[in-house]
Amino acid sequence: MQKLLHNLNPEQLAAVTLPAQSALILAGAGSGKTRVLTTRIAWLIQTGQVSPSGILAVTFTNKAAKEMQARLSAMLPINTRGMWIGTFHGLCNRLLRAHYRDAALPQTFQILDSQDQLSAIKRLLKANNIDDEKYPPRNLMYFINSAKDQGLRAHEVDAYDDFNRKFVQLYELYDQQCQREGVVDFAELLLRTYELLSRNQPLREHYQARFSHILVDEFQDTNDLQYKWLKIMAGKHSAVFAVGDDDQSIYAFRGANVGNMMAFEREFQVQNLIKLEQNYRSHGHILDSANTLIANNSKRLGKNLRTDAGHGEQLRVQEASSDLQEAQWIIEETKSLIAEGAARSEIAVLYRSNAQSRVIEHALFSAGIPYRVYGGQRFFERAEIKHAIAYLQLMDNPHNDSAFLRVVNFPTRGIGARSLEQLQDAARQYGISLYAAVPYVAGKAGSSLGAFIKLIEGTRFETQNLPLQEMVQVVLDASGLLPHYRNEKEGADRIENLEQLVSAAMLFVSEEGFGIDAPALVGPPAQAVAGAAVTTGDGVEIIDADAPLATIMSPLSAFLSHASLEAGDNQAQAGQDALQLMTVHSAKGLEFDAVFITGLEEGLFPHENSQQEQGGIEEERRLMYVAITRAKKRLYLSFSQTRMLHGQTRYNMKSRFFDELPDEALKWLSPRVQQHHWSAHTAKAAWVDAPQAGANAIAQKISSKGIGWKIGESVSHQKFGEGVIVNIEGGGGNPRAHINFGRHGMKLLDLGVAKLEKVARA
DNA sequence: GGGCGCCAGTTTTTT
DNA sequence: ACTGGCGCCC
Repeated sequence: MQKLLHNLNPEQLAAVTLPAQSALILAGAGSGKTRVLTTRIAWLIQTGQVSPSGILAVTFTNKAAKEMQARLSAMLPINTRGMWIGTFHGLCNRLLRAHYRDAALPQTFQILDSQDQLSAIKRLLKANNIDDEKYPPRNLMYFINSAKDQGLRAHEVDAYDDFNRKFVQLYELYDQQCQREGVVDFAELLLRTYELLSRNQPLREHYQARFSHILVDEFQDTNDLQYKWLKIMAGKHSAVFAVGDDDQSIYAFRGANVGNMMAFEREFQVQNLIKLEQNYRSHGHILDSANTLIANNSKRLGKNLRTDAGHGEQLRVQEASSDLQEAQWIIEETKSLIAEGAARSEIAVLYRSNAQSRVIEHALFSAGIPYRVYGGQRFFERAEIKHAIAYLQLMDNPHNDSAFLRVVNFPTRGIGARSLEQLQDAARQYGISLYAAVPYVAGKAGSSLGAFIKLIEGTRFETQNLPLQEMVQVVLDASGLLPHYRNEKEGADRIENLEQLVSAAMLFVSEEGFGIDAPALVGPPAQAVAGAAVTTGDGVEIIDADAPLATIMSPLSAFLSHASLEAGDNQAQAGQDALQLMTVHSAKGLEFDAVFITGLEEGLFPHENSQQEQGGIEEERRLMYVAITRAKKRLYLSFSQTRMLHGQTRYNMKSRFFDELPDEALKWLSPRVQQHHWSAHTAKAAWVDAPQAGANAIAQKISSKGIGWKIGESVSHQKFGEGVIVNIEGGGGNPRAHINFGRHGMKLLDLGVAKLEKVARA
């Protein structure tokens, strides 16, 4: 016990040892949040207040769940794999597998990832002759997901006009289609579980009684449905330990509702609100900057980080003349950091949007500095892997039409659009799946489709006694995938990936406790399930969805869930010591000795689209707060006068966030550049990219006449503040300039009338 | 059925 | 500037 609690600061200790009541822990960046969460679990178990089976710990990402499990294993002499620690979706999957009948799902229901969901929606629109120009599939998908994320079924959605009524109707049809096919999307996993518990009293009471302690990580990221889910899981008596940071709420765009923190405080009668404000990560100037910046937000729960680390270095600010020069500057600074002995993996380059990485990557590549970009394509999202998975899905659940369509003619086997149309007509007519409709298709189409069915069923028969990894190997060959890619010139990488799928299957069965000999298609023996049966007070027998997975599903079903729920590494391969490149969003939760925050310009960061959104600027500010608090020792901030975006040169102003940082924490590396001389790059860009060369000729003439305004120049206006001249038009007596005033927008001002001043440069 | 060419879109992302 | 998706043509 002593050992468990030693080295906790007073707030952390208080949080860990709170009585069994609901509590809200406001955990600032770098305040030891994960440590508190895991130590709390360990403490509850070690003091005998709860057994491991009485704990439910929920996270958002698999990575966080794994880390929690690993840390807990290190603290306690128990096997944590059987514990209910997981993501919302992973835990729902487990519950729905165990209670598939009560949830009205087939035992082998399959999970659609976002790609699958979109293609399912496109298929739905086609089947119903809906104009996808008028009702774009992506918009419909967003509509359906946000309804589900609020816990709303189609009939519960308010439709206030014809357009929305159509969406509601399509939502309803979409759910019917999913049900027919035996598939669920991500949001459905949660909604279905929520509905299962709200309708099934014995089940609800069973789990409510079982989980006396529920712990939630990153609570500020919960959406409305997740909050409802937690409420129903908790019931009246469970203690919910919610850990979060309202200042790091950066996912409103995908439905996260920070308001859940306030609602939680109220609805769970939180007596214990503990703030973890001691920061163990960043030096003083970095922390001061973060605090000063975030103080500009209203509607905060209120929190101020402090450190014992001393001021440390100032933040180094660089104004670049172009995005290319910004990249070059990053190279120079990186080189000197490395020369000072910094590890490349301890240096991160952050940007607001992915498009910004290209220029930086290019520069790093030329300079021969190894780097790693986060956010690439993930293993289970690769086309060849999705194809292989589709064959496996058909063997487990032939009514998955998405899987059917993906591979029915891949590799090509003479089944064209014509045949598929016939098949789809038949399926529609009888209200059955494509697979089931094959016997209704006559002629040549019917026979080639029949051959496909034979392929699936033959492979299923052939592999029925084989363990998963061997089944996968057989499927790769029998499906023709491996032969296909062997014949392809650029197929080598794909073959390598497919072979990795076999290893992934092998690893999966051994890690999840299936045993490497267990037949892939065979579910748990009846006794094993019966062994987990629980009888409630009402005498209702309930099969408890207890871990491990092997007790509730077959290796194949489990592996297919795993493929959907855990798409694999989102980051480039680890290994070599490399510079870390990522968006600010993906940097959340990480820390580095040195951090570059790049592209700090109005329109980019804060992003222009956030201007229109309710609370958008505050979210951008929280994003900036997240970015700043990633740095331990050194922080670089940069912005550029010009930037290539969507094939056009943009002239941005420096970000308003600079005005929100404490002067004493900033060290300006570049005296702001005198713009009276055009740098070669700027001049060239302006000439080449201007809509009409004439405008520039005029601008040139005007300036040569002594009026002196030039494109790219910074000016100041009494009302609009600082701006950048983006273009000049109309020579003669009436020259006018397009000026980007950042947050005040683009203005067209008459240069003869407007009172503009040149911005004095240091 | 595959390949080429045009057009639209282009903030952030996990499950 | 680039990409991905779709449609048309061979």
